[in-house]
Amino acid sequence: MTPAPDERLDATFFDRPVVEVARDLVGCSLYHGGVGGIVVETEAYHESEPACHAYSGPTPRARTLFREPGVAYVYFSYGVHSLFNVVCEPAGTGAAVLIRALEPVAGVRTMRRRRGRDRLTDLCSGPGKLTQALAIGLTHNESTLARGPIGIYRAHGDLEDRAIESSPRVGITRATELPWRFCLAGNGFVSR
DNA sequence: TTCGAGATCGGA
DNA sequence: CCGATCTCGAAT
Repeated sequence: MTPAPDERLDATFFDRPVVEVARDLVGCSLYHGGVGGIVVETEAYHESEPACHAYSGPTPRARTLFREPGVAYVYFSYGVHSLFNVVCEPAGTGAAVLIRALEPVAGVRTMRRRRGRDRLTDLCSGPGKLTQALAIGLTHNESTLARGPIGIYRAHGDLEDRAIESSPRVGITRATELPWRFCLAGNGFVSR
């Protein structure tokens, strides 16, 4: 079951500093239709640092990043995987949170079918895996999370600060010193 | 980033 | 021996 509509995050949530949003998204839920789970790993990207696609300005590829907060940014990586991000900060500023892993909650059979594997920890434990499990693709680029087919839903209770760990981002070659990756501590569904 | 193939490791 | 773990290349 998809969470209640009034729990859906809108532009207000995303119109804040991207690092703050990345931390606060841990514990929220990402759904596409009846399929989704709890966000357990995120990374922040900002136009001011060279690991961000927006670093070189609004090029054709990065154009979406400069749109209004709460818009989906989906791009194709390694010619194989779609990676799902949420645009943050005011329109005109290039910033986004990459969703890197989910703990599967709903539609697990569907996820297993789409992924072609059984183990729960293999379904959404990486940015390319979760888009496959949730059937998120390039067609969802620029969709509006507040009302489009893909939605993010508010976390239930407050998470203790210490339950969220920050560390350097993975899979990048520049600005590797920034601790802009956020994980739910001790959760077994984060990427490797 | 992800996957599978092939190599290697290590317990029994 | 068998599974678990690693390393490497390929997919655009």
